[in-house]
Amino acid sequence: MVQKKQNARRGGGPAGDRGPALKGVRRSLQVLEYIALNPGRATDVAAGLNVSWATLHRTLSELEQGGFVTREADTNRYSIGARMWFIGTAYLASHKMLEAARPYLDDAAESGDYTVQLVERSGRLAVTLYSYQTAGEVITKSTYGYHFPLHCGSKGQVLLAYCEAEDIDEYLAGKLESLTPETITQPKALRQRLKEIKAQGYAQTIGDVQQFTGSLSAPVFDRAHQAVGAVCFITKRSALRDEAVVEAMLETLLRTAQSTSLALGWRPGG
Amino acid sequence: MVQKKQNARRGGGPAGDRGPALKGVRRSLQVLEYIALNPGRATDVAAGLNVSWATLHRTLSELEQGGFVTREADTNRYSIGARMWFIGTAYLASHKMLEAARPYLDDAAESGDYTVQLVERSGRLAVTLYSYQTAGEVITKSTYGYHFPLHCGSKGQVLLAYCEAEDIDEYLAGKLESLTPETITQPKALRQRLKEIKAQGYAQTIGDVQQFTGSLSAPVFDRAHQAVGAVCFITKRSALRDEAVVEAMLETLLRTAQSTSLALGWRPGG
DNA sequence: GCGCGTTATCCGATATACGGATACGTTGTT
DNA sequence: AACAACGTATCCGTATATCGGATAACGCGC
Repeated sequence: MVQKKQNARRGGGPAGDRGPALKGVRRSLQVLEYIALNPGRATDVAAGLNVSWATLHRTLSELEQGGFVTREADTNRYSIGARMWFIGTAYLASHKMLEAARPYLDDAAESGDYTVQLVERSGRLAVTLYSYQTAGEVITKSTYGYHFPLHCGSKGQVLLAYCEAEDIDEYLAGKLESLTPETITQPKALRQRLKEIKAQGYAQTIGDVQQFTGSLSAPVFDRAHQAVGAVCFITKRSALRDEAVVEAMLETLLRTAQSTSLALGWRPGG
Repeated sequence: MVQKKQNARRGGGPAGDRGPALKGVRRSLQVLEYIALNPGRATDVAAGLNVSWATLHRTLSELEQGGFVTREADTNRYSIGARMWFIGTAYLASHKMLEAARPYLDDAAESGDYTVQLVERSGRLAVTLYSYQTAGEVITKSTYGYHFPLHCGSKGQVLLAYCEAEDIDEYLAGKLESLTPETITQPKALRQRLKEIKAQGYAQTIGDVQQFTGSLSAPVFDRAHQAVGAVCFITKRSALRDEAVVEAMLETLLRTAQSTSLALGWRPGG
């Protein structure tokens, strides 16, 4: 009865791949993430993930039935569903950094005419945890749902600058797309910038995410002196030409970031 | 080797249950949702979902490895992970109602000292899509990550009031928990309220979500005259005692909601 | 009307996930 | 401190749920 069971570490290879896992689960979440990044037709997803059509169809049907993805009735295009938003928001409810930062972000938002964000790293992207948009001044793409690669914008660069060296290497080895003509995409130039950023303790970029905006960002540390996030101020490009404005923003920025770090248990010094 | 394969529509029963589905996928998402609602220890999740421990362990491990849930290192408590937030936010990026509402919400936020929200229904809950918090006036629990049952608060009640009759029946048949002593939990009383709300076109509640706050909400309609969401203003309980304040809020509220409806293609009448 | 691109469903074989049992680690209690 | 009790991790045979090729329906443009 008990045949060989060839499962255990298929002989030969140095056990590169750990045997089978929860395949369906993994795939379904890959599908979700793929759709989050590029909503579209079922076949495109199948192609993008190299999954047989039949399998993908089953997966999508299941996800749709649960309300995790939505299918536009007429065009058959899929996008993320409401239930996912519901689950995702739960992330914020138990987020220590956000909780620690909120009062300071509030203060900062009041003290100037710019968008205030708290961001953190997730994979190759900088994701926005919270965004205080000063009403009346709508800066597109600076809210939830828009996430940018780490090499773009001051927020991403700050997060990247304080990563482990090997993390940086790995990141720079990947594709560095450019969002505007001003995006830095040369690994070498980026390394230089990251070094500067770490030396001065904050980052400033202009027009490398959107042509008409610029931003300042500073890192937030936890008690283990790990950079766990960043505070970011975004404003119109023109505003950053005024030295005095920049200086005022910078002061508030650094104060905000440091207050948050302190609230997280970080203490100055080695 | 090939035994009968009794799978195909096991004879006898009138096919009450449609055969097996993507079991693992469904379970893993149930687990995610469960953790979103009550983050905690693994065994509790297993108990709450009636899943064998071994299975749950595998599921959680897989989810954790992918960054979909996080495990607090020391206490072994699970909560939703960053990657879920990332996926969830993609929901907003392609949300027509939100896009339509945003400018009007901005205006509304500027015109008064209260929190402005856009909410929609998801299952038995009212979920917040966007929240403009007037800085300096922190009203706890009025942001993302906190979602309330439909029978609590003006926003939920509005959403519920405009549901199909059978949806309301189904909802009221479920458990109606009470968040404060002032929460209405009697189905009969609720039906009465819903009727009133639909008659006057908006809802007001005080202290039924949090003792010290109150809110006003109005529905948003799409081109098919379906209520697809609601605009909600939240403020301190005391502020709502002033007739003039309420009247001003109400005017802004109704204007905001209607503008959004119009932007979605809704037209008066018919 | 015809053909292409996309979506939906079938079905048998087999790899995959299930869950009881067992072993390990950690926390709280007398 | 030592025990007890609970929570967590892992093993393994078996049944079964999942895979994917093939085929059928669909819709759209020409």
